[in-house]
Amino acid sequence: MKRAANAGKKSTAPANQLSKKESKKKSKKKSNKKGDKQRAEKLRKELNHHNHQYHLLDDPQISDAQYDQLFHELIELETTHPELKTADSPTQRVGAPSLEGFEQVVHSVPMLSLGNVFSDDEFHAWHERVLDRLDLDKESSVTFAAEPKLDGLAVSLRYEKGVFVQGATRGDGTRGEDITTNLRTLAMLPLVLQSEGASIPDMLEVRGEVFMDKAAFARLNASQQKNDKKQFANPRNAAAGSLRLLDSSITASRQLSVYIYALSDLSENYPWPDTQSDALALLSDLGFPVCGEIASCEGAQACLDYYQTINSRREKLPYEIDGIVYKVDAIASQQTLGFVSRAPRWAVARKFPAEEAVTTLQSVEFQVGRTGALTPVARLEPVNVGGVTVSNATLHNMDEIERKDIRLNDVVVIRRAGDVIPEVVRIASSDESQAAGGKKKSRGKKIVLPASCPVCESAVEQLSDEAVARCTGGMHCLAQRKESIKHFASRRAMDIEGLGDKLVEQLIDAQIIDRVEDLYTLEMEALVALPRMGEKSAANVLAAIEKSKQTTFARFVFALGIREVGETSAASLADQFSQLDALAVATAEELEAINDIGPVVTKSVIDFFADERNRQTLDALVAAGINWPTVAQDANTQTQTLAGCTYVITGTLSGMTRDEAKQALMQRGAKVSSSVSGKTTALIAGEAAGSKLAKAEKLGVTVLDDAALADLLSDA
DNA sequence: CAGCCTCGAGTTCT
DNA sequence: CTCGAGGCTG
Repeated sequence: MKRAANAGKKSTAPANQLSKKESKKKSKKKSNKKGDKQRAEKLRKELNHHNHQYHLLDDPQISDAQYDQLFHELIELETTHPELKTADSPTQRVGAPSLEGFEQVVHSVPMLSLGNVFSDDEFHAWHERVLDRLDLDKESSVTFAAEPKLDGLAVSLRYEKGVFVQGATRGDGTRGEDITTNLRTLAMLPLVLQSEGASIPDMLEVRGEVFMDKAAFARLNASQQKNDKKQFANPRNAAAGSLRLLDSSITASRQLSVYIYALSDLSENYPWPDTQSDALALLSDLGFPVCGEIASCEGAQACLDYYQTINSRREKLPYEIDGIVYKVDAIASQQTLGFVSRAPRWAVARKFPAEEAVTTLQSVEFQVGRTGALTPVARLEPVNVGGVTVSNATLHNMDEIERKDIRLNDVVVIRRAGDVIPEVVRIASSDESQAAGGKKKSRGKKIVLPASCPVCESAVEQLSDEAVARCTGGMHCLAQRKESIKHFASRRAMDIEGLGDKLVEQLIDAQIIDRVEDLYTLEMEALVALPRMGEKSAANVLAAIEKSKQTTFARFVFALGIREVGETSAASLADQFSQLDALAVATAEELEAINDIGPVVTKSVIDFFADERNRQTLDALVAAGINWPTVAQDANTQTQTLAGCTYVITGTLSGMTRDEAKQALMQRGAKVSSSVSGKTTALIAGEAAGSKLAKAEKLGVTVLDDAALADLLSDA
């Protein structure tokens, strides 16, 4: 058989090298019988060959039992003669457990993320930008390599002289974790490369997606349930969990799959393929598993057609996918296009619409926020949407409920907006409702806005021109008091570490505190009396409260929770007045003169300081010793290199948090805003940038990555 | 006065 | 992240 002969020839060289090296090391010990060594080599060759036949070509030539017999013979040989073990041995697919976590690996070529498009229009916009940058007119037809975007984990695999030597997770794109041992257990992953046509490169690195197919996922969850273990929410989580196990024999039992989708690095003397399609053909020839759905699309329309085709077959595919990836096929064009931030300009992911689910609206509760806003929240029959169980969803306000005509006990369609926050989309059609097991029956009761606050029973008022209804109880309302204290302690306000939602609720319920100023007279004994609060945690909380006394005026103003005054307005106010006394007596004219402060905000500020109870709070806080530097530290002020620039920050930056980046930019005179518009100087996009990146690209706003940000900041 | 640019406020689950 | 609404600009 041609393939067998080939396979044997190709895999012999590296296998020999390794075993020679190993036997040299152990040469002091009793020498191996030559026969054992040859037998082990032969077994390895055969097993690797049969593996390939079975998993990749789907053409087994021996029975499973025969395979097992050969496999066990090899294990036995290797156990009695450990020096015969080689890295490419099939027995290493079930590797020895590594004890202490995973080593870090720096990727020789960074693992990038992908831009997303969510509609045909967005795809066309991306396509036009590609043509534009390639200096082609709008009618030109570019070839794209299209493939389903598997919902799994990206890995990087390195082969030296045809032998798999290292596999790593994506991590932050620059460095990942070494999961070589676990990857060896994947039956589809070739440990040794073989080829009919091409020669084997000295070194190559490929990228692929490790995933768990639907059947394996179902089996795994069934067995988890049987053994009273935790179920996995979705195949991706299951795959991720399985790859990060320290005991790779468990990984082996999880039946993970892998498809290779890109060539990322190649020894210098080896010719690079001209196109992505050629690269995949080469990889497939070398023995890598490649997804069978991959297609070549000429022009934009073919791409959209491919999307529809795959989408219609999505349910029937044996694995979960969350979209389609398009890559400009010609490598030369890819190089012309280059990268924005951490994503290639020459590739994009077309995401499927957010997954929807049908469930029943059991009841509606009205939550009371810090400002008294009553928000209707839907209590739902728990349902799995895109891998998480959702049981609550916001209904925003009464207008929303009426517009969607939602009533109690309705069967509703929900989805996770932006794949995060659950929302009720609409009432399910009768078809959808029946498919979900709902019975056809008369409509339930309408949802009505309560006349009084569900917490404090004060009157609820809704101004005719506003969407939100509010409890009028003010600080008499327990809910508003709780929320205002949570706000005061929150990270962006007074930043009292350890004083979270839970603790605030406990303190108020136990009537230990009532208003924010009471935090500063808290005593150890009172704290320790709370459940699950020892002396140690209590001391930590007290220390955090003490520490919070040293703050900035802007934080303090924000922490007060004045209606309409958020972080930005608080900073403007603090800037303008710098002293509490001055702010407290500010006139309407003075306030309105400040940028972005108009009549509405002005009224809120004046009302706040006019309130007798608020003045008491302020006095108490000052008396407790809350203080801030009175003069802005001019000494620290950087040169205003970025004056007049407006930046928006999104995604996860490496090396600094978004907050730190914001501070650094503002110190240099830049404005940092929260939404991208035509006026934005540049968007600073870290990892996993979402809709803002898409908007910036649409508006033609410059996109910078965190390396460019570092340049910006160093150019002082 | 309309339309754009921002900010504020509220929300879910791991 | 998204919606609603305040504030500014043309």
